Amino acid sequence: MNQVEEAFDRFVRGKGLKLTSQRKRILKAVFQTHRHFTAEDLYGMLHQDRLKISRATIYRTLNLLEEGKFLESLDVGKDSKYYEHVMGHAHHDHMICINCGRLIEFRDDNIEALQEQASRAHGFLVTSHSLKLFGFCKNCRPKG
Amino acid sequence: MNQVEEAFDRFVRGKGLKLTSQRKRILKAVFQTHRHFTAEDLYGMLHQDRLKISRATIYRTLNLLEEGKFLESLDVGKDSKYYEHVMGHAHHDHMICINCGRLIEFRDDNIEALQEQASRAHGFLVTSHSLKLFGFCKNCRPKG
DNA sequence: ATTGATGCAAAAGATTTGCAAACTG
DNA sequence: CAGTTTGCAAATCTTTTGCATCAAT
Repeated sequence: MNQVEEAFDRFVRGKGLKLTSQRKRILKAVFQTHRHFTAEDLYGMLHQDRLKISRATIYRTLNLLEEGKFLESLDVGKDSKYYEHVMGHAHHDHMICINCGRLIEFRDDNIEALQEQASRAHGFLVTSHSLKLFGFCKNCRPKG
Repeated sequence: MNQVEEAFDRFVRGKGLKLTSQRKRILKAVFQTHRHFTAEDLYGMLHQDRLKISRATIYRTLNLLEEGKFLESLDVGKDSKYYEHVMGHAHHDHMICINCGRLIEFRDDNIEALQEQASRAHGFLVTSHSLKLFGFCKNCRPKG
């Protein structure tokens, strides 16, 4: 059992919940993928592996994983939420190509520091943040 | 007719569309409010003024207003979208209190500049962005 | 007169929920 | 065995859409 699985085990038990086979399978699938995915994507991935898990369980588990900070959700302007696993990964922000949908991850410590500073000026205590840059990626930008 | 109404008139006609009474009323309501609102809020506001406009028309007009950059939509993590009018207002970002839901607007030119810089480094051309800081506002933050 | 817009109700898409049956600790 | 969780289907919520009628140019 790896680090993430151990942490999940502790998290689940700590809440007085049970570690079911569905939860284990969902956790594994989520951390196996290195892409951003929707609940429906996950449903598809699991069923491709011949694992029949209901959408209800997927949604419930996704919420659980988000609550435990194993996952983070990301709104890219489309109808449904995108998820990405965060455990063991450094925080980052996103550039989102409005033409092809490509997601680019980036990180800038100076921006992070300035956010903190702006918050303090308003007496605000930041617990998390989301920065999204919308535009055209290298491949889609107008040439010239 | 004020500036915004004129601009809307030009925008609508420019697209070969018609300036209906519903569109005028919605525009007025949207710019009268200085709060963030959902489609449903707007529906309620209009009906309080005894103006019966269908939800379908509200949604259609909200999309039109967003397309014309009269409005901007904001996802605060809840189910439905929040809107705010932008015409004649400077760009700003938001702090969102996860306890009371309060929205605080702020602006930091240094952050904006760093975003541009980060984008260039990735060959990305930014057309718009969204920065949200989640946390506790002055009234809700744990004292100590 | 034309062409676009409205309102209604139905449809759609994502997510949640009630409940009986199945599983975990 | 008690208490959770699952799967199903039905329900919910927000937003979109088809269509007949109505209004703007």
